[in-house]
Amino acid sequence: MEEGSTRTRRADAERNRRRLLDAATEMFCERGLDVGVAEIAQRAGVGRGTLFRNFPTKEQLIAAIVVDRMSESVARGRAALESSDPGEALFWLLDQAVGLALSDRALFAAIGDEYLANEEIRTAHAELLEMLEELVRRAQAAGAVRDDVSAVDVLMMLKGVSEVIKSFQHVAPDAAMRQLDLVRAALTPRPGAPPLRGRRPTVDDLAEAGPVSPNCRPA
Amino acid sequence: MEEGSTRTRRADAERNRRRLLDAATEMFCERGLDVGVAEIAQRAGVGRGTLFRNFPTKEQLIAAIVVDRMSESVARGRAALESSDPGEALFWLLDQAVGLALSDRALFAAIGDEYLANEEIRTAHAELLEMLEELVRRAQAAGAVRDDVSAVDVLMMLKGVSEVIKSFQHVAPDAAMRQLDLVRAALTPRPGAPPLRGRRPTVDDLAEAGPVSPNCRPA
DNA sequence: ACCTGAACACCGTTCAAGT
DNA sequence: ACCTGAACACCGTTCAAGT
Repeated sequence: MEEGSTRTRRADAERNRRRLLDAATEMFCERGLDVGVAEIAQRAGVGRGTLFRNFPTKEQLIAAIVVDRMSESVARGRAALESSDPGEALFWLLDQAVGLALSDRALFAAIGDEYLANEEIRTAHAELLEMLEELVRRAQAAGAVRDDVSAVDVLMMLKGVSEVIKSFQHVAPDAAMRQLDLVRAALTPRPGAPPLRGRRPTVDDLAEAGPVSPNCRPA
Repeated sequence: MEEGSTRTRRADAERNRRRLLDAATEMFCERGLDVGVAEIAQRAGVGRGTLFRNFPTKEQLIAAIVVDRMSESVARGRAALESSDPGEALFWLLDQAVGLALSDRALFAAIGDEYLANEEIRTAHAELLEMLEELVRRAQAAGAVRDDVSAVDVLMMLKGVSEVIKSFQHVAPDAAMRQLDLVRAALTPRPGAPPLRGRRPTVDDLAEAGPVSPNCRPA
């Protein structure tokens, strides 16, 4: 019965973990990222210590939620890969992603900045990029997207729009739609347009992420 | 001599204020926004209490610095208004602004989100928008920018790029240049292109800012 | 094994006491 | 008038004691 008892134990622990994730997701959404861990633990019906047993740090609790959300996006994107119109598929995904950012504002606030240093988030990020790369490649083959952009360029535009609509909540979602239209205009091939400057950023460029250090303007 | 003595007092206080701002700017740049107020006060050579006499809150200290930076941008933009090529003037300003965001990352992190609720920042923001509006109008009159975008649309794109390069530090500044090229492509008029959806966001739409509340996805 | 909550460390903010 | 630093409140994190 040793295995059985272990499984029972695990079930308890697993249930606590889920409860914590659910409580945290809900409270972060309702009141932003600075709700206290004490309150989260209380809402989940466990002690503070249990929270820190599952997520050694508040940041890692947030990361776990963000990873969940990103996985959903990747799944949606993989589905879009089946589409017969790759251009529309790409722009549809961008719409979806921005919609997600609109509805989970607090969480997306966390993705930026230092959180990229987080191991789990980086893994999820890599998966997302891989999918996006394929989607962009097909859209380019179909002539719906200019050839000189890379998936990283597209991801940056997407993230830019996602971030900015957080700060312009009062004009969104109308403005978000317009920003997406502008992204589309930027990505649409145009004969005779000047090519993008610089080197196409690749996935590998991102791999060497590491924590971002603040910096100063030169004196 | 009462006035004289008051002025002497004020000079002391003013000097302390400047020292605090300088110390804070430097330390935020070097080590990010979470340096402690105690350390800032120490570096400025004053007591903690003096810091809070000048800036009732750490947030307001940050806001004061941000306002300084925004004023610089506005000044630059006003200068650009004199240019004989309004289109180039606009794109030049966007380049400058993104460069600023690149070199003062920590500070721009603060501009977003809740900080828009800050009174001083909103005033500076309004000035910036007024200037940008004039710049966009002239660029449109010169045929360098599509007619269906508003200054708010442009500001949002600018802010989007500024935000996103913070998170992609390792591919910047090359990627930043490319993002600016894409913004330019999006703004350049193109015959036969579909117009932007929705209503053109105006300055007044932003006026009713207020603190942003976090929100949830519908169940 | 896993859980709990008292205790700790840290940091923004206040305020009584100085000059 | 302005400054100072001890004291307070708050919150993330740890850990000895329970089951």
